[in-house]
Amino acid sequence: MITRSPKPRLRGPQRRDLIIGAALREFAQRGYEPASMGQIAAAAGVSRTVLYDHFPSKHALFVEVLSSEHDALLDHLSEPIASDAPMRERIRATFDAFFAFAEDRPLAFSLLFPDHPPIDPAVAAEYRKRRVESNRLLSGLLVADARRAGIDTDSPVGRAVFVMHQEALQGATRWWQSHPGVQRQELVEAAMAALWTGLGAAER
Amino acid sequence: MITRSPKPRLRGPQRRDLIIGAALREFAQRGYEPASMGQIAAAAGVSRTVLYDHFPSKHALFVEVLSSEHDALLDHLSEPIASDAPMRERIRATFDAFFAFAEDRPLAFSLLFPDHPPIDPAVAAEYRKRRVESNRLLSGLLVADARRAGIDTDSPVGRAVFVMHQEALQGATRWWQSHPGVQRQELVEAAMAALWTGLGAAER
DNA sequence: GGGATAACCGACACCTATGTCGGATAATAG
DNA sequence: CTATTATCCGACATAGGTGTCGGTTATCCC
Repeated sequence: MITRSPKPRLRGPQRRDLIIGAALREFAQRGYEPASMGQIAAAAGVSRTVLYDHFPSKHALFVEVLSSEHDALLDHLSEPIASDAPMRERIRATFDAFFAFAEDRPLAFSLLFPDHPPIDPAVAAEYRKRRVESNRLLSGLLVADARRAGIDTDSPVGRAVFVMHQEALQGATRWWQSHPGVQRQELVEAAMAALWTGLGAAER
Repeated sequence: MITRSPKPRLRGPQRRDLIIGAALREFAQRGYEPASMGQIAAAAGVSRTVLYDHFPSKHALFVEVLSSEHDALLDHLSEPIASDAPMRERIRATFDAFFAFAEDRPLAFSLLFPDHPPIDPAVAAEYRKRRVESNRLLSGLLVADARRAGIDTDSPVGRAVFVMHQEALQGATRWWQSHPGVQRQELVEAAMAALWTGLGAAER
């Protein structure tokens, strides 16, 4: 009787891709420190030491995954920002694109904007490095619009406003991920109400 | 020769207070998991096992600290919210009170709104329990104002707006803690620009 | 002054990580 | 069919963490 229990061996690249996929799942759902190499290995259907045949360390594996997903985000956001639609629609389209990215690739979003940011300083530095890159992209969009809204982007006030916009969007998306019934359209509406219209509209 | 190197023994309550103070520092600056009982003990000038003479576990010590600081936050915020000033000034005063709390008690703020939220499920539950409590308080303030601003607080859109406001304020305060040169007044101005005026003011 | 009590601590047991090393074995090439 | 190579893994070393236990000793009360 020929039992098929011994699983076939994969070639290097295929196994590598499996590991990267499993690592994305684990890192995204648990965070850098809580995700263990053992869990990733198990999810990839392989023993723990095999990971070290493909990546020299947990850090290196994480950077591989992070880079790839971060590039995907920049690709996704560059279109609506480059548009020359009127300001209101351009802002709305950017909000929508951000939420759409989280909807299409929830794991990528959870990895890039984690519930539990990494504590390891070297890994935190990887995040910072890429965050300033994407911030430069977003600033390109917002600098002219902010000026029209009477905000000096170089002043502390302007920077604080920028931070608030980012945190609001990221936080709302994290909230969305635990409230799956909500439509993306509703999120966009909420973002416009909170950040475009403003509370002061009640008085006007 | 009488060497004073042997340190005097403290009575229970004094040592307990020292431990709580050290625990606040460590938990606030590092987060629950990264802060170790060893570091807390060293900061309290005592051996690690002494902590277990006063608290049955790391979890219990943390809950003690968290409860105390959370109560302080509620005390601090209840005044401006209860005010009957016009809406704009009441909102501004609440923003200011939140930032003032972070300015007066930075450790308390870092503990309550941590850079690295706890991963341990039991500790995360402690946060959730208290977060819903303070959310009820804030909702009391906002429900009438939100209605005037045309937001239904029971709808998904209304809840998302609420989340965005919270995340914006918390995120801005975390940013502020790493940019100490900024005045509180500027933070308040930024919060009003971002959440009261809104980006749409450029068109009006 | 002389217990009794409370404060304090060193050593231990246990757990879960990461990363290394040498060997076993399936897959492939000749 | 055989030899080589690439894939895979068990066992180990190391390093941190929490929590326990028993003993030591300063301090207080009578």
